[in-house]
Amino acid sequence: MSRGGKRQGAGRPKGAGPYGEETKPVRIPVSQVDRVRRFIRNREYALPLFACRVSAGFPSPADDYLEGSLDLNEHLVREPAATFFVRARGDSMTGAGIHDGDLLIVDRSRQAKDGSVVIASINGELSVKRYACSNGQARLMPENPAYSPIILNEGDDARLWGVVTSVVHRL
Amino acid sequence: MSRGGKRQGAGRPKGAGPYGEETKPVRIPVSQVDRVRRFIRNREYALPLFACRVSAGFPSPADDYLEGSLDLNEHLVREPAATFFVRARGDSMTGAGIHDGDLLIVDRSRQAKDGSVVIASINGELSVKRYACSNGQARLMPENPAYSPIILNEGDDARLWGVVTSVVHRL
DNA sequence: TTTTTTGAAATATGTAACACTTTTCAAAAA
DNA sequence: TTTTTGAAAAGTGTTACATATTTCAAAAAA
Repeated sequence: MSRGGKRQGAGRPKGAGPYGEETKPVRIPVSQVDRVRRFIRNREYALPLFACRVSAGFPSPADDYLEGSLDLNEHLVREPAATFFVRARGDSMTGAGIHDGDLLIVDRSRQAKDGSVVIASINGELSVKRYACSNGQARLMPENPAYSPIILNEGDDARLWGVVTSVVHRL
Repeated sequence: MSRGGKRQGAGRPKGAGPYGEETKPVRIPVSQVDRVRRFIRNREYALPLFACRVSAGFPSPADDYLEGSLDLNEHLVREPAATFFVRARGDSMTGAGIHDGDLLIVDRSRQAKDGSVVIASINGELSVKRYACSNGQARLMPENPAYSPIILNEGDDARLWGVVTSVVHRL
């Protein structure tokens, strides 16, 4: 027996899927499918960034206080292929805002400038130093009085591995 | 004229695409297509994390020094739907590793515990404070001697907006 | 009349299929 | 021996389709 027939407003409404939006097929490398699905499904990583010191109520996404939306990966990693992470040990770089256990984001493609914080290997040991360059002389400055600056000469067993672009401190 | 015919080894080799891997179509919400394409194409955000203080040469992905790979979004944001960013202003929280201009990652779904760093609105002004809870009394402690602790009473114009889980300090 | 059941309608979704592009290499031509 | 050529094999974006899900008015039941 027939129930109904053509009628307006029947059927599943548009945008009733989990995304509330139309979808389209995109080719994804098989190994990345799960990560992309997580990225899409569970996660919305373009999160709101608010300007601080608001005087009125709490800023909501509809507010003018919204500075924009931010994706941490895109914000903090300019060259993914040349970027790696290391965890800092010790308190010798607190002057640069680096504390014990902090995660350092290191870009190997960036050129160290005077004042850059860099990852350097000195005598085979990796460490964080501030790079100083003046009077044609390059030095590695620990921000710890217990150590003295290291002057870089040709042939030294010292090498810069990358520039620290950001420090992530967990509370 | 015919050139060739069936022969082994002819044709484009498998895995010769930009991903070096097979792909398959996955449905993506139209508004996210571009972000996903960037995520897939240009970017590989699961970046290597190295253990510091290596004694030998520079750690490479093949090394034992590799602690694992890390995605900043997944690592730093547990509840994307409840997370937002604010930028810190002023130097009143350096004791907690928060410096002027730092990006704060705030989770609204997390319960403030004694010692948590929280975002609170006090008299309509948003600020960062350390939450203290003892003897059944809750207080907001600025890490700045110029301000005094705020004791939270019922009916106060003070509200906790979320717990600061991480601080991102750019160099 | 009111409530419950039902199935056609409309959309969502994963994937096969396609049209087209790109790459490769052995055979043909030079 | 070197260069040209085109069929073969695989990559890629999109359409198409089979199936699943959701909705609601009409039919049936109470």
